[in-house]
Amino acid sequence: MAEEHHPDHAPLELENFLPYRLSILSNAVSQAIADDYQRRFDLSMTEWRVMAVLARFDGLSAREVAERTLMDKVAVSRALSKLVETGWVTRAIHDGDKRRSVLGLSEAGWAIHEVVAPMAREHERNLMSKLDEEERTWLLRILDKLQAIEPK
Amino acid sequence: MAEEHHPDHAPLELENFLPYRLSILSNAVSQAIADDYQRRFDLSMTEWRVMAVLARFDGLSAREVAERTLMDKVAVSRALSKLVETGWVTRAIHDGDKRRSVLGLSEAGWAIHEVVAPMAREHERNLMSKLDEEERTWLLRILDKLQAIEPK
DNA sequence: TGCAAATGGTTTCATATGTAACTATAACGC
DNA sequence: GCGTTATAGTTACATATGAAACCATTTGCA
Repeated sequence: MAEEHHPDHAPLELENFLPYRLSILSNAVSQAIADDYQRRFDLSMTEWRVMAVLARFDGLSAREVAERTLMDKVAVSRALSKLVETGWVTRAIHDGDKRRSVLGLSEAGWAIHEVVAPMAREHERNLMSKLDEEERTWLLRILDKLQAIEPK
Repeated sequence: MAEEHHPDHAPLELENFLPYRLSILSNAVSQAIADDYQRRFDLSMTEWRVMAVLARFDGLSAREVAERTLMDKVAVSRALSKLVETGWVTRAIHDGDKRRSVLGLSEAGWAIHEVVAPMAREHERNLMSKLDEEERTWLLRILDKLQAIEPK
């Protein structure tokens, strides 16, 4: 019954259309951060996400990285081949299963992480600072609810 | 002073990192809708956005479409050339300025719009229905605040 | 065992996207 | 008027992305 003033056949107002708004906001935020580490380390967003996951979970396989980042395995494979080549990620073969790789950050990889993680957090803090405490709380709660559904 | 339990150098928890969460949510939502009209009309997201804007504002130029959709002019140009070819958008030349095009939906374009706009709204409603009234209000308010800043 | 099916990962190919260069026209300054 | 600069839009190129085919290995099971 909501939205009587928006008959279904009327032209869509993009700027009030929630999915569109989310998309614009999300792209602006992520891109701002990515531009930052891209410029400084020539690191793509997918590559950074792989590194972030490996910083938390050492020894994952590529498939597990894909699961945790919600990226597809091809993207992960490509990111890894670049990260291994630049020497930020180490890759060994699982003993007991020669298909599986065993991944981790190298020393150099950790050094990058030490710079990028705070930078990312700073962007996040900056974004959150536009909201007051009450809004922040609601936002997190709302995200929880929406995300509980969507990732079917 | 927030987030003391997240020292800056600690590994980033992607699943609690706001930009990442926004990105995942936004992609899931937009993709679900796009899959829908893509399958039925072989319409890409950029193409649909162009059509949605032309449904509201008849006679825009390509540049104006780009402004309103926040897409870059190349993307718009490509979308338009396909839409004009399929006959869903009409393109004339502005009299008085031969560089400028004058765009609008064709009959067939309107027919597509009549199907896709309600479908999009239905997805949006469905998403919003996961929230209660209070949460919906906060969400819109929060988006307003965040968007007032980001699109620098 | 041994062979079909499943799994981890990479490669290939087709498509999408962004940046820069380009074309045509219009606006501006003298 | 006329050369310079700006603007609308397209094209070209380089890179990113996704789907499907592929290879190697492992698992399931007769």
